[in-house]
Amino acid sequence: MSRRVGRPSTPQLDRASIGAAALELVDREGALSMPALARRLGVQVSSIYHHVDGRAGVIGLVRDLVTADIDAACFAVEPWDRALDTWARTYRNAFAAHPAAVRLLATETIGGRQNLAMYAAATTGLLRAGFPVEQVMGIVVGVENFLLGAALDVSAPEVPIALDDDEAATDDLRRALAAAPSGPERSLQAFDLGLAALIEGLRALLVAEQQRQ
Amino acid sequence: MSRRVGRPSTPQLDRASIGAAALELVDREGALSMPALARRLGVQVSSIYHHVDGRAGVIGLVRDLVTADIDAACFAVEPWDRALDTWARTYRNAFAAHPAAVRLLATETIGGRQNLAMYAAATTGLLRAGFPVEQVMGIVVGVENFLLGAALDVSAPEVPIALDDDEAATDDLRRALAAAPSGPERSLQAFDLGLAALIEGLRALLVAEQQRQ
DNA sequence: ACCTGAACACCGTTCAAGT
DNA sequence: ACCTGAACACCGTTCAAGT
Repeated sequence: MSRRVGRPSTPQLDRASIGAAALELVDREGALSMPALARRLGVQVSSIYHHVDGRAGVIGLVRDLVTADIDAACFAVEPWDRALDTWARTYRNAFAAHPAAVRLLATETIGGRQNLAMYAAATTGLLRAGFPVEQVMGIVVGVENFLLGAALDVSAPEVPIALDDDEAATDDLRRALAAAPSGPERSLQAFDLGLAALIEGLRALLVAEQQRQ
Repeated sequence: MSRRVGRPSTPQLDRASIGAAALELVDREGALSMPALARRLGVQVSSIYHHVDGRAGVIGLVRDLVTADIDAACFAVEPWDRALDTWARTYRNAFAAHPAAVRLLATETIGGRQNLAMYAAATTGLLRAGFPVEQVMGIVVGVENFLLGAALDVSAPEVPIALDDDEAATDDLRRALAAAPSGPERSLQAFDLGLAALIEGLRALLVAEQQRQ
């Protein structure tokens, strides 16, 4: 029974298994740490550094896994407003499937160049629809701002309807809270309403733009 | 020169100075740690725990400071769409003034009961405008989702226009990036476009609702 | 190339001791 | 009540040593 040391004959680690283990860890524990990840992989912490650029690299792998199911290709085959809707819903679903991962990714998800393919697809779709070139990026990022906020909202704590002793709770707020859906429906309603309003507003913007010409 | 130990005759710390020092620290260093905060306050780390419930408590103080300038009272004096606009802009400005703090607060800002007064004001305004009770909370949260995403976007890295060697960068994307504003204007454009679309979409929703009656 | 184990500098929190 | 200083269990990263 000699201690295993030195390079193994067959590699024990690769980026795919590190990413998968990290996502499982985040889903299960709600947090990511290198020691916990190494434990789950049956390996020393320092081994991970041979395959990935530290914790940030691991988070990158998690991001790729979580965002893999986002459908932006729809912009090539659907009219822009329907494409925006399916893009948005797959975006939300992707993050809603991994609520804890959202917090890990939120602060570095938007605007990174990792989603170039997504931006490219959306850009093409909106340009073809007739939106002005100088506004297309703004529209895409503006919508994504909403999507990221909605993704964070999925795992937000529910506001209790009973706000008995709180001064700030007006009757109007109490009524609105009582009438609002609860559970998973709460964040879904906010998402649906916001998305519908955004698309409707963009439709109006497009009409106004086309009449100017 | 005896070592200062034991309770001081006059307290050296209070919640207000802790919060102010924490926000300064975040603004200057981009991160918050208890040791750095203690150093800045000229005090031992453990002293902070006598006034605040740990790191989470410090973050709460930072949140209160950052969000203090958000104007939700406008809902009481302006028509709903103008109120939504000023609420949104003061919201964005509040976070834009402390870009690093956004990352610290993003994962626990929305839906918390700390902003009850804000929710109350918005709720009253939207109810009076004629939005249906069961949708008012959803609308407020939906808009706030966008606002938080936009706040995160303020400090997002700029996508470089030069994407020479990248396969995913289509010509359409290159054109859109080249035509889009850069610098601080980039995130502001995304905010303006998204907010205008949201408000316009909600206007349409309200009209449809009023015609149903 | 790839894994180990030790080392380093950090972190948040607790708590007895002091006034 | 309020501050100290030490202690604890954690964390991310580096690096020489081994095959």
